[in-house]
Amino acid sequence: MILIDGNSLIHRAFHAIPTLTTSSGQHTNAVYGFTNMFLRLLEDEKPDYLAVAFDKGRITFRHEEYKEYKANRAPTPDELRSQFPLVKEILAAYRVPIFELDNYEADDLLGTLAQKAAAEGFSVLIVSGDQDTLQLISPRVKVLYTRRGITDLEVIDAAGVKARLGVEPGQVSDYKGLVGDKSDNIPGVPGIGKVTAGRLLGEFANLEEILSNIEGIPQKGLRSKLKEYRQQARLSKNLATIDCDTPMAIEWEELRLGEPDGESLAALFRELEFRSLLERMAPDPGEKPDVHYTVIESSEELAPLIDKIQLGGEVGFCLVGSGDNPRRSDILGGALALPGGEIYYIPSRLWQKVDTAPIIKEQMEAIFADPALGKYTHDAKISYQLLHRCGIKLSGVIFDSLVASYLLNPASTHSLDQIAAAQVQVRVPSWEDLLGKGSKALAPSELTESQIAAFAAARAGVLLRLKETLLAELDQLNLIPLFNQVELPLIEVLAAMEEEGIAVDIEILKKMNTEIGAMLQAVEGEVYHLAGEEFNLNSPKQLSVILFEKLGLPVIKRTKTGYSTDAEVLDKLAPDHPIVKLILEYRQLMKLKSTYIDGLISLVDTSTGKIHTTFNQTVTTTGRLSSTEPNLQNIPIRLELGRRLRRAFIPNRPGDLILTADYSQIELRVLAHISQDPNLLESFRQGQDIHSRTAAEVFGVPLKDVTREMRNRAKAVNFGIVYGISDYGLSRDLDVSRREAGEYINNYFARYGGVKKYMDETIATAKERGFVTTLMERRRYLPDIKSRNYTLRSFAERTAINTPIQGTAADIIKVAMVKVFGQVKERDLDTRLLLQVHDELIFTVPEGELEEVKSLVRESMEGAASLDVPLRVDLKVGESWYGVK
DNA sequence: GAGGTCACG
DNA sequence: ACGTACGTGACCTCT
Repeated sequence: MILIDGNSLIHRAFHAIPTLTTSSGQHTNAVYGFTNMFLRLLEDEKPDYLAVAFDKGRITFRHEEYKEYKANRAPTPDELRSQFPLVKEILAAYRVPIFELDNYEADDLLGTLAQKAAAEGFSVLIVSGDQDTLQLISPRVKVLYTRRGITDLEVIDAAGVKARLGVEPGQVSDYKGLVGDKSDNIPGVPGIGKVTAGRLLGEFANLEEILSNIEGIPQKGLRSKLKEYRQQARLSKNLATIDCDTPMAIEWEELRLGEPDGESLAALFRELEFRSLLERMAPDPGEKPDVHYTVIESSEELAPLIDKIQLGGEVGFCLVGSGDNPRRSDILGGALALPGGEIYYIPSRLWQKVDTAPIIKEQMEAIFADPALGKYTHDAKISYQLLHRCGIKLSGVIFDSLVASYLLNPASTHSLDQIAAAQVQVRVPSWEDLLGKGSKALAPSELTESQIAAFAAARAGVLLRLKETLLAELDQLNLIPLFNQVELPLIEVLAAMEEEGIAVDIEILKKMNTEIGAMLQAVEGEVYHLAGEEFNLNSPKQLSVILFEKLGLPVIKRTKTGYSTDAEVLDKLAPDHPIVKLILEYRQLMKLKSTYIDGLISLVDTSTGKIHTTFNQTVTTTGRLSSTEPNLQNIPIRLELGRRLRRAFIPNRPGDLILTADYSQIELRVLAHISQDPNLLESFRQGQDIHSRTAAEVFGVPLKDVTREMRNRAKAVNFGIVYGISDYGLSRDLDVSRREAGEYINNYFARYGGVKKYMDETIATAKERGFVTTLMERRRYLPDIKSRNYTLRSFAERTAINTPIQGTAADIIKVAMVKVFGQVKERDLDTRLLLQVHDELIFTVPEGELEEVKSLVRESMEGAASLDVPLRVDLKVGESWYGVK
């Protein structure tokens, strides 16, 4: 039988495990530590019976005797207090009885239980980090003592007590009577420590024996101390004595360990975001249950299956492509999971026939192209593209577990195996399980058919349950409209944009490469000449040696590992040595060459002459998209040399033009809307130049007297506001003193009180609720917002301010994309949406469609949300992305 | 794989 | 005294 001192263990866990919170900010380190420890006890000790005792309240019968008992204890911090009920819920889910009783401490309950259990013949192990419990040790009772943390454990028996305290278990309370206990505020006898107490209790059986033989004690000092503190010693002993006669009814059978309540436990672990524990609950990877599926061999077998699917009205599916780019991959196999639970597998040979056998294509279309047949999958964008490649249009996608999971918590990753383990405790194979990882990873085409079938079947099989739980959670967070009306329709838009790609004039890139290559060589040579030696200019470490050691330039800033040589530092060093400017120039040229010229050239699809980026819908924490391979959202524009790259991005067809449509000041307009600041609202309603207006307000001059310099500074202030301004950040950006930056901020807030109020209120509600939201209820959790670590907390506060602004702008442009895409399709235009760059959409437009498309795009974008200020879009047209005006 | 740097909104 | 602007991705070096 294991008897656990709940309070002791929870405290241990709290101090041993570093801060751990759920995404909503609930502290969980103590619960986590306790639960792990509990599970280890079950595994290591395999008890038949188990109970946990808790203190109840702070006041016990001991306080009647001595009101200072434990008076030195600091109050339980809130972070810990809130975890007690959670531990109790977990114990309830394990169906473990909890004992607690008014006026008694956990020790007393443990003592009573242990003594009675021993009398019944149980062999008892008490788990505690409280020294007092050592007095409970007997031939049948041992203590599992937590030495340090929660993993360093020691079983203590009578010999162990003797070794540790120098007394028998039965003398522990007498020992405490003499020595006292600082942690419980038990005084004992001043001047008596471990050694003296051990000697006295070696000679005498207990405290009373000692006290009645005081005169026989040879040391005079000790004798007088014992006389003087006789009563205090008795009191101390009483306080330290565990009451093994607590009034409590015990039914041993209730302590018998049974099966836990799996569902409650899983629900709790989910709520607490204990992913590892949830996964531990799911069967071991080795014992992944075999998913049963039926292989469809022919068109004849497909026919009745289609009838069945149509009857059910919906189906989950998982396609496996031959490589990692779905736009260049063939379908190697696909599993279909019916609502009834049956799973069917359509092998590669059938997919290959889609091109040649019209009947099979029709059958596939009956499933995938029917908008009335609801389909769900994980990462639908890939499926759109895989199916498009074999000429099948995907339609009727009603759910995507990847995107759903992202909306629930944009801060985490969302592989299907992770989601399945966390949401429904089902193990499904991951891509890594299937292919291996690192350099040894296989391509899907190297696998056997049955490997692919088992993989796809298992993944398809879990989708229905995921759809149900994820939709329920989305509903709870009011995310259904965002999911159904924006994110889900956006998947198809992104799939189409990626497939369309953007045409590139590779000759322009090559020409630039030659020019920049020559400039680079020249600059490089000059740098080596000025440095007096050759070195690797791309190595900040080697560059540091040259700049700061050889040339003796002052160190402006340090990095984690050495001296910083970034552009900000080099700008400051530029007047000190001619080499610095050249290094800056080198860096600029090198960046252009490696990332934007060589990098882009290598990613041009040689068959089409286009670049096809990948838009990721589920990585950013704010709701923005991101773009990879290549990232087309960071093509240079600020410096002319880099900007020229945009000349290489040209319309997709001869006779087309590039149209760009960017939202004007969307983030500040969003801020005006959500803060309802009168000044900001007025500026936008009157169509003023927002930075000039801000300059007029901040510098207290009439609008007409705002200088260029004032406007530039105000512009920086406006950016800062959106980022969650700090005087430090602004001072660095403007290169003015912190004090001056601070004054700008104060002036700003004096004139824009609504913005200040928004910031304060946003931070306050974020602290209260643990998250912030956007216009469309997109949510971001901020677990650090209550941190006592200044840096972490400040960061969370700035995030709390920035995310609703950046995220709402992201919501709006996503709505616009869906609208524009729908309009282009409805009007059967040849215009194509090519790129999105956060507040900007880029199209290829046939000249003849230009006027129609311009107004269509403007209306869709400006009407994507109705804010309390107008949304404005600037349209530009040109022969290339560079030439738009 | 981490760290530094730099391109974009 | 602390140590910071918000959100990304790619390339290079170094370990």
